[in-house]
Amino acid sequence: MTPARTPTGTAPTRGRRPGRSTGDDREVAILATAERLLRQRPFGDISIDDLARGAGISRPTFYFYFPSKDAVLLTLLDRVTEEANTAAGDVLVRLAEDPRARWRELIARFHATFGGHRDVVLACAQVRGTNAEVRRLWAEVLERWVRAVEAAIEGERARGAAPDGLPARDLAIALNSMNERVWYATFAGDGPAVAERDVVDVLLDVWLTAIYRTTTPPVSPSA
Amino acid sequence: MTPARTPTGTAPTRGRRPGRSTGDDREVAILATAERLLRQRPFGDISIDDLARGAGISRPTFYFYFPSKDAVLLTLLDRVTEEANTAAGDVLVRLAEDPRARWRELIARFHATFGGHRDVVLACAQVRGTNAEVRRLWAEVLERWVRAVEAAIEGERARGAAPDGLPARDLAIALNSMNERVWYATFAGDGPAVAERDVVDVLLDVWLTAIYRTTTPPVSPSA
DNA sequence: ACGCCAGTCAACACCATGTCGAGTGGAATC
DNA sequence: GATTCCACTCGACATGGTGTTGACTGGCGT
Repeated sequence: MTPARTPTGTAPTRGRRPGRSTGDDREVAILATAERLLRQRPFGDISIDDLARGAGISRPTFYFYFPSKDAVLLTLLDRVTEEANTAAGDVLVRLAEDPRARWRELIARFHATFGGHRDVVLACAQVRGTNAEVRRLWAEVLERWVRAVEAAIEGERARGAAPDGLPARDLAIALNSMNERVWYATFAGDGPAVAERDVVDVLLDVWLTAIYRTTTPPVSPSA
Repeated sequence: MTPARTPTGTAPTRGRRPGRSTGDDREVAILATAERLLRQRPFGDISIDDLARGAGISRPTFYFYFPSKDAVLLTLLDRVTEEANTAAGDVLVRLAEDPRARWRELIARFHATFGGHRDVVLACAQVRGTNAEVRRLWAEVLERWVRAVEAAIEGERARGAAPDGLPARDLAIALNSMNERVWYATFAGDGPAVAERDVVDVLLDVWLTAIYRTTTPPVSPSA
């Protein structure tokens, strides 16, 4: 049903149809409007007309820049996940130096990134249920992190710092899932939630005990 | 904006306006239709007209029985959470007998209940983003379980089976959150997920290590 | 001086939700 | 056995959001 997007050979920019030109600022105006409105009310309560008017254009013109409301959110999400990936950096490759500190750094950086864009993250969590595209992108992103953590766990087991146990992938999925849900509750503030001040340490504790069976994993090889 | 519901003093039955009579079967027909359709397509793709026609009534008549589409789902959710609470039973009070077995029983029972109604659970997860009522009910239910787990953890610490550590409530929140998200992924099958066959044992492992620092907690008091 | 095309929008078609008001039929009451 | 009442029903309408169409504009290259 959806017409084939990105007709010419440009990268899938998600937003605007290919060949750019003057109206570049309109596109950023829409994105900025979306971020601003998301700070005020939930995504579902924002209409395309709101976004268009906020960017100083009419509703039909909006469709010139984005194929749908969800596409705007998707673009926003892209930015956030990219920022998160950058923030995470190569922390996991230097795990052996000081496992506890490194894991904490990883979790804290994600926390900072998501916390800094909580409105976007929350909105994505909300539409994930209804939008297959968001679901797909998020799944991709998660998969990447799961793989990184899986590899790190296997590394720690190989150097004798962590005991064998669950398949590393399953453990990585469970821990990443926990973080996602706990952050969601903390940022959204609905239902039982960990206080924002404590959330990093709470998550860290569960990660360490699940991976190492202790909250003070060994720094140097021990096996 | 929403008019005060349940005008006369009946319990908040969520569905039908008070004073029941013949049309009782229509109400169950709507609920049955909802469950049937949820097995075929996502909640968002089911219109009120679909529910009405499925139950053999017209759309306006639907509103005689339920104030909205979401209210139908809410009724379905009520049933499931009630079933889950029953299934959980008093497992946690007999923890000391055999902690590992009891915790596993708890997780396995929830798994069975949710798995048996995965369509309803999935639908709820999807509308939680957009419907405050569902969010509230789910928060309530979660809070109840969090409290139960929190108390159990404190009990295990008191009898010397579990070491001190994170505030019991924070730990309970994190673990319950993890379960919710992991089950969601497993049942929905989107994104990285633990195989359904393994999910109970994976979750159990993280619970035990987080609570006891070991997967084989002591049966009798040890302190 | 002209054609092209990125950019723009009024007007329209569509669909789902929710409401209103006019029914209808069976049980209780007179 | 007529009458009233009310649970229950639905046709028709109002509303509000989405997505599309087709015509228009203005700058830029030829």
